[in-house]
Amino acid sequence: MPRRRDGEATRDKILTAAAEVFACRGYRGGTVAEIAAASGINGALISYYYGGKAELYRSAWDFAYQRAAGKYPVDGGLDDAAPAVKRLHGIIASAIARRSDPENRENEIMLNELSSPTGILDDVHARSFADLRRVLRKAVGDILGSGIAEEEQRLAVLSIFSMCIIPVKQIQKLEGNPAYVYQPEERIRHVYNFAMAGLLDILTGGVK
Amino acid sequence: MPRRRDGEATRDKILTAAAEVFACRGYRGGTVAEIAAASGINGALISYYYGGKAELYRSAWDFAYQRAAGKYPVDGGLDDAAPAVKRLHGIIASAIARRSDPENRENEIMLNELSSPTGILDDVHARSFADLRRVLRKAVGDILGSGIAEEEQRLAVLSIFSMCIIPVKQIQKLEGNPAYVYQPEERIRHVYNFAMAGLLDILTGGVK
DNA sequence: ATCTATTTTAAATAGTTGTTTAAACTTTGG
DNA sequence: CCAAAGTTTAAACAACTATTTAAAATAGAT
Repeated sequence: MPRRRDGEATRDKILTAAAEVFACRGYRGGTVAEIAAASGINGALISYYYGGKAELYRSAWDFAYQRAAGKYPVDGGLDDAAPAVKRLHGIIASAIARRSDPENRENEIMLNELSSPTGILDDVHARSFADLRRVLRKAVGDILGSGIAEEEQRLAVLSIFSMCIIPVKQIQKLEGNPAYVYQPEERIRHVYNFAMAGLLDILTGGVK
Repeated sequence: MPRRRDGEATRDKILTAAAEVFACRGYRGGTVAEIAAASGINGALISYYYGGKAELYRSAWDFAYQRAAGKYPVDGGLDDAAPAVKRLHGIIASAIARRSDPENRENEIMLNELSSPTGILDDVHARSFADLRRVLRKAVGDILGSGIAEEEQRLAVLSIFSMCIIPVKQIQKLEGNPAYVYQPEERIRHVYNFAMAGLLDILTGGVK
């Protein structure tokens, strides 16, 4: 047992600041000096506690990911026994809520990794996206059934997936109108209806 | 008139390499040394021709943007006189084709700007996204009519928008299956049908 | 109160970055 | 062929980066 344990508080401060800085500036853009300033600690402590910037990045992502995954389960909290349409709703609701949470830095870090991968998270960062696609694939498959071509099912999953992961906040920042903000609940309802209409259209052979 | 004009070829080589490097590594991650190596020129020429890295970045984006906007017009090549559903199809087709073109670096640069803005393109980089949303807003508005609430129309535009701009290539790179690739034509057809089904669902009051 | 493991600090370090400099080289009009 | 405008190069430069080092400070058990 360690004689002192005030280092734990320091580790947490670093982790929180690092997640925020890396989310905003990316891995290469976020400096250890900036993280040190944001957390009010000496930069040397980053090497002391985390060995280096790369390992801190990895820890910060894991920190953000664990928190988000616990708060917003990718399956929406419904198991495989639930009806497929209920599952689909749960998945969409959880995904959108997860990406609407202003305290969740996981989204922004993932977006950075997507646009310019660092290689540091190569073994893990696909998880967040892959998990969502997997459960979506299952729910959509159960709704459409085996009568619909694999290709069409893939496309449907991709479309619903894209509505779930779009970074609304960042896109809205580009627009001139910051007054308007999307209400997550409204958007969940809309995306679910939109998706169900699309799936139903596929099932009934499309608009002729 | 300049006595020599072989500098123009050098400028082009730099611009092409810069667009590629910035697209893959982002502004902060892409070094002038890397751009110099990729274009086979001396790094000092970047300062000589473009004044510095920031101005080169701006030029590279403009280079990529102009090319993409010319090749894939945001309105799909149809003017306001065309029927709204035809326009919607044209917009979707052009947007997806634009983002499926492997030679087009504009997408990746925009994605980087979205996730960690540099401030260098603040006055222009919203254009690409904003243009797409504007024409989508018009087409969706004409299809739904004034009987549908503004909020609902916004949500529909956002959903269609998200299906158009999702970075398929990057996401697929994360997946374990690189064998499968989406055919742009198939995806255009699917997204159009999916979108139309969603809009129709809104028009008819939704699935009761 | 003292001792010691632990934590924090300031300074030094080595490497990388973008940029400047000054000289060498090349094209091209005369 | 000449000369000058334009182009390219290698080296030097200053600023910034992450990391290491060694000393100082601190908390907490004895």
